[in-house]
Amino acid sequence: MTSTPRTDDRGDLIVDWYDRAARDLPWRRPGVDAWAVLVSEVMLQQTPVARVEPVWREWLARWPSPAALAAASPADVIRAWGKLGYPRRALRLREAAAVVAAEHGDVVPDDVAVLESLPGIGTYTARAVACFGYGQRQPVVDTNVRRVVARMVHGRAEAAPARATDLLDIAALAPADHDRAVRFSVAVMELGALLCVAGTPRCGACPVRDRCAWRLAGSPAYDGPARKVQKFAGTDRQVRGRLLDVLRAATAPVEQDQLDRVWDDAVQRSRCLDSLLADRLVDQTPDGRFTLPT
DNA sequence: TACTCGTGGAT
DNA sequence: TATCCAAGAGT
Repeated sequence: MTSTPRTDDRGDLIVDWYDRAARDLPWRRPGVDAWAVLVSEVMLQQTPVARVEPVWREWLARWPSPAALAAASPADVIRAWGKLGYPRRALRLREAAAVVAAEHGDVVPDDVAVLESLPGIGTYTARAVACFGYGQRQPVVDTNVRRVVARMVHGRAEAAPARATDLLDIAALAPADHDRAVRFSVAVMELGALLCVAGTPRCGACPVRDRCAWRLAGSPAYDGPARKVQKFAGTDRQVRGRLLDVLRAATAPVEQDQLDRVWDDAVQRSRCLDSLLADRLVDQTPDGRFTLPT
């Protein structure tokens, strides 16, 4: 006997869970404008919430509009970025702010395609700004969402690499109601961040634990190809970090030999300094010393 | 597509 | 102590 398929209400269960369990993060509070949301999203790219919070507050107090940030020097922006990591994000955010100030009347665009055209704003961040900053119904897919969908929908233990169909997967689960659909986008991320985590998921507290394809399949272990672990010790990233650390702390241009002390391998050291110069994270004075770009 | 790009807390 | 991994983007 066939029956009319009941619409999938897992989206509503996740939104209800979010309403009672979500963290009180400053960029989610009422009255936070799209610029503040944009800054938070760029800072949160690959960087944990706990480290972003204090820096985000400082940035918004210091540069409350795109034009304000665009007027700052790269050196000030790099220093204010502190130790969030991946400092190229700070330069791109400043560049994006300059485009917004010059071409969009200092108002953060609300169109996903326009947002995606800005430096440092990709598929995820563009939709996050449109959804969280402007209240649009938009599918928003980050690593948390891919993991939740992999388990809840596809019955797999781990997230697959990002693909275009991710947006369709998650859009299909969103509640019909507009306001709830908007909240759903952040709610799935929160579920992945708090319960459906990469390590040991807390399925006992999950609002869809009885409707999760992965659990229903017996929580099978990951059986895909071995994922390559990201090394850090000894990499160019570590060397670049050390070089930049010296320049962030310096109050005046530093000599070459001061940079030479941070790493023994001269070939690698030179390569990294060159790459920092190419990235415009470091500048050289006419007399051959090194500084953050002024 | 696969790789690169920081940092530091959690496990 | 070593490994994992965190609201991605650019090339």
